[in-house]
Amino acid sequence: MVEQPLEKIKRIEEQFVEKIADNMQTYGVTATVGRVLGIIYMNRKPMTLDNLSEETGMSKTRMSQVVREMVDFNIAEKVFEKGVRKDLYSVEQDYYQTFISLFTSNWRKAIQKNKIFEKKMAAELQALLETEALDKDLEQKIHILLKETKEWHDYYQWLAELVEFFDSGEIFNHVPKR
Amino acid sequence: MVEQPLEKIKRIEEQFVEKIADNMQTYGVTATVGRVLGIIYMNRKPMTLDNLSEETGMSKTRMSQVVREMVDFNIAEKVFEKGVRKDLYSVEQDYYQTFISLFTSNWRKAIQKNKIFEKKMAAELQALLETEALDKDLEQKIHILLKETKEWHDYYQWLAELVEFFDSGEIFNHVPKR
DNA sequence: AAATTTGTAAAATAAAAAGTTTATAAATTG
DNA sequence: CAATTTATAAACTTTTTATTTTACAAATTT
Repeated sequence: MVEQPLEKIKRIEEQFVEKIADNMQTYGVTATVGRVLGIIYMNRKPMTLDNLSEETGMSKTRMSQVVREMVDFNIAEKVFEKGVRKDLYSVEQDYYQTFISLFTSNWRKAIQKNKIFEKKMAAELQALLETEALDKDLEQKIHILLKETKEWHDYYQWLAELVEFFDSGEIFNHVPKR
Repeated sequence: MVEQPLEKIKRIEEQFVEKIADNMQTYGVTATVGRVLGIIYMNRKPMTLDNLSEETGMSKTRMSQVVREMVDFNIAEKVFEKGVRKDLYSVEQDYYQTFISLFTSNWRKAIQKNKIFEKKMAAELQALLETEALDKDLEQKIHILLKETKEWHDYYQWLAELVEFFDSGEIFNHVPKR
């Protein structure tokens, strides 16, 4: 029995979706997030949790979790359509913007956590330097760690600027869209 | 019992290492890779698998696996020291370079896989278009997917250029090191 | 207001990833 | 060249993460 063209097209679409899912690890999210992204993308129209559950063969609860994650990452949004009671979700259609959303979400999270850490370390080291009677060797060690903290801070500052460089679209002035 | 300064310094160093480990997920590698990176970094001198096993409390086999991964990612290298029989590993000391190495390794891998995929899809679609007797609607669908493949290709082309932009250091001309 | 639908916590289970143990080959030493 | 050390594959175990099931509250319909 020869495969019908329509079947074949469907299979090709599925392969696209699977490839997106497969790549998603690199973007910092799970394959399932990628799969759902791909499914809604290929569908060209917003979808409900039930639709997604149907398409993926996963539970509706899981779809709820995945979709929430996607909204957090700014790659999906809830849309309203009059007469439709269920929640509808659409996804970012632009590849470049999807890259940027995931890149910036991930790094912003990391940068945020580091700000807190940085401050704590600098304070602990400063306190240690001031309160105790230290021999030269120990004092030296503390100064090295303080310098390390400074370098760390500068690097995370750079990362923050890098995130801005992407988020603002400035990157496209230097690596132009194709 | 009051904590001795030396103990405290050691504890602070450990906190640095733990923070590196913690962040590493964002860089696309496991926490253990981050931990080992941090330990060698803080040590300022190359270390052996036995050293690392000792420091992490993990098996030597695991250290072997981790170190290999790090070498693959270009963030560690085997170094020779005369008179030392065991393998010695040193790590990249520059934060910026470490970022770039991990960023480029991860994306290059993804880009590579996509090149193969892309070609396959384009060929399948082209074949489908040529061999079968298709109605207008189906033909339309295929053309849409071919366009999709083209956009996909362009986007991955852009990613490849982005990787180059980082790897060449060009990025620092626009987001300067701090 | 009773019955149904919808979305999502919380707890339980399944699947995947990380890590260890055992075994072995290659290199080194006495 | 036998004995020891080193690194790592292969098989197994543990831990973590992903997913499902159960349960329930809020919204909607009848």
